[in-house]
Amino acid sequence: MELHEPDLTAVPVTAVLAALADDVRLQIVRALADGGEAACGSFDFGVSKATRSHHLKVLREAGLTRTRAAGTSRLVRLRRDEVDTLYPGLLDAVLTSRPTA
Amino acid sequence: MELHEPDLTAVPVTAVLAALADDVRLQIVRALADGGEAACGSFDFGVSKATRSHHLKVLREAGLTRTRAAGTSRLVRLRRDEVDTLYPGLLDAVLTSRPTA
DNA sequence: GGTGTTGTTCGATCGTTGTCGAACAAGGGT
DNA sequence: ACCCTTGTTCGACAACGATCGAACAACACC
Repeated sequence: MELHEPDLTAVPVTAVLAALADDVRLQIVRALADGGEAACGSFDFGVSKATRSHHLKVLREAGLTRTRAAGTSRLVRLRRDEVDTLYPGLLDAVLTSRPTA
Repeated sequence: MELHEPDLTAVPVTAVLAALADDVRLQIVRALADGGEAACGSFDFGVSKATRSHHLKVLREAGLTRTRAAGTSRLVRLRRDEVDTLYPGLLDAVLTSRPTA
């Protein structure tokens, strides 16, 4: 399986913002904010696994996450350093905002 | 005319991000980044005035801009301080990104 | 009052996207 | 080999949103 993980600089800002402008995806990003890895299945936010897979794809193709295979699972992690370098303050601003605002 | 300018804290983060996740609106925000006021008509980015009015409404209702009447015109300005207080780094991150990325 | 300028609103269209179930693929375990 | 778990992909559907032209409203100015 080809994992499409673009260079962040190649992703339009609007695409990055659009990727973050969704409740489910924001919850995923929040869950990854500690820098750790998590399996796709660990993000159970009341959506089907098809939908979850879709959201993870959006985040990945926006250059926000990296994914690696581990057995039958896939481990996802936030590309925190790269995002912070290109958009300093963006993740902090989004992550420190109270959930379900 | 009732101008709907919500308290920023009452706007979901996703709505703020969604408001910024559009090329036309991002151009508007960039044009207002210097802190000045501008008439709606000054944002001529190749869209009709109906579309422009729609985008300004989205920005206003996301709590990102304020609008005041001035004759037949309406002057728009960015709510920079408030946004920076609630989402420090967000506007900077977005505004310093190279346009047409 | 009439005309022109500036914006907003309405209705319609059309592409995008969030959502699901079902089918499929790849591994691990017994 | 078989099955179960984990994800992805494929249609389909519904909701949303960007866009436009046209109609309307508010104001200024002559």
